[in-house]
Amino acid sequence: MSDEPRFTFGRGQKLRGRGAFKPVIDARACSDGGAIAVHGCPNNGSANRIGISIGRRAGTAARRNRIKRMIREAYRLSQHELPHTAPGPYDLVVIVRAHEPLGLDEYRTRLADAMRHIHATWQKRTNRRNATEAKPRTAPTDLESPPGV
RNA sequence: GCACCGGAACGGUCGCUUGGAAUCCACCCGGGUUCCAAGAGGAAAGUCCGAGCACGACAGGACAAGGUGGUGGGUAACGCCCACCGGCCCGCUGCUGGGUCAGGGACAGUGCCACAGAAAAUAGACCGCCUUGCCGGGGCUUGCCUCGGCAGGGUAAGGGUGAAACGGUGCGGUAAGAGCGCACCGCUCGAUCGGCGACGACCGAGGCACGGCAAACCCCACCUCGUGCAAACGCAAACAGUUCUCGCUUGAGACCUUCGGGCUUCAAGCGCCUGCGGUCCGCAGGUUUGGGAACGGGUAGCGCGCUUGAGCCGUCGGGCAACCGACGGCCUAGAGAAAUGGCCGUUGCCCCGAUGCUCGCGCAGACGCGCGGGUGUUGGGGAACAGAACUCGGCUUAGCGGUGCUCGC
RNA sequence: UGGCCCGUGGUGUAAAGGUAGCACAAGUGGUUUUGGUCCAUUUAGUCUUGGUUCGAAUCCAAGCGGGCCAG
Repeated sequence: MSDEPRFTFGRGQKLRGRGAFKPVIDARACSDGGAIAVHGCPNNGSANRIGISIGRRAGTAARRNRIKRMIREAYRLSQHELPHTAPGPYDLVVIVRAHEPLGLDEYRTRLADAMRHIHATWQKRTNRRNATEAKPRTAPTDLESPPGV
């Protein structure tokens, strides 16, 4: 941590396995950005993890590989600017729609916008849950006044 | 149109996967860091054929089902490749050259051939042509000619239909005709010669019989056991299954009894198990609606199969070629929500524009202008189709650039 | 990855190798004060490319597109 931040992208930062994608999508925190849509969900680990889901409608295998590598490169280069604190590091699932492949900078801005949106969503959710636990089943009315803000 | 070749290269930097080495953390499993090496294709694609490999089945044979189909060769094998033969098309004509063909059998049998047409398959006869008899009319040279009708016979030349009409053209022949006869061509059969063979050349005979469709059923010859690396094999959570086990002592009560005892409930103690706790002590709970152990099968998961192979490169030799042999050298991707990427620079390739030099042709004949080719400088642009998933040999499809030959404009 | 099936107007569906139909939809005209109903009429198709055949939606081959199953 004392060193300069490095831009690695190892196996621990990838979503792996058949069962890893479904809970993230079922968490229903999604930011739709046209060409790509990002689902997010806090995990209990120490760092953000990302998984890319790209269907056959996006093109042939070579084209799908190309888009996937661009998104991965965009995530790799901007991983330290993305939020990974507060409600926790996130598991991300990027859903790729059918589109013409974009440039690297375009993917970086879209990814950052989506991450900000998801981060805000989860901050709101955790604040609401803390409020309801603080005053159990007495006041469902004061949803818009969470304490501590 | 055919054949062949290429599918960018180098460097820097940030990353990914695999392998190796060093080092650090960790009881083990494993993980981190640094360095080094390697890292998509001609189609990796479609999954259309053929194999290897794995498992299951299988004495042998036959049937069924599917596939292939000129001949000879190549190959591990093929529906692939090479050479040749034959048919068709194109060009040329002094030679033959190029393209293309699922190219066995229609005397084994069954079936189909719409419409049109007289007739569509052991031929048959609508209009015709010719002829005989009878009846009627006309003509005149009075026994012939001609016209019409009815009945009978001979023909298949001509007509029109059709994709296709039972050899074609010509001459002879005939009442009219007809392979009825002859010549050439086609067809069938036979002999000889050449060729491993498909077949070809040539000679003779037959007077023509045998329409087309088998990518219609079918017959003949040959080939094929089925399933597929998510195969197969190893380790193995969870859930379910099977088996075993859950004790000892004392006291009290109920029941049975062959009076030896058996069975069960409650309470206490010892033992055992679980949790708290670093350990002992201790505390709490459990000790048959539950717990523990073992077993085989095996899911998730992990490993293996997994990359040395009918392999690649070079030289020499054999063969018309496909291909084969000998020798030498090389090791060259192994992922698993799935690794080969991003950025920068230089060079090479292609296109466009500007410009310099040079060559050829045309106009002009002094300069010059236009077109085409080669080469240099500079600016801008582009680079397709497409990503290994067990591995090979082919085919097909997608698609960029170049070279050579040929054809057309 | 492996296996199986199917492609006919815009939609749904027929058609033994011999003229591609039917219904709904769409367009135009008529009927009606207008709309609907009804009547008449028009447009539009065999997934693509080759081959067999006199002739192909049908038979054969290759490709393209879509769907289903195993895991």
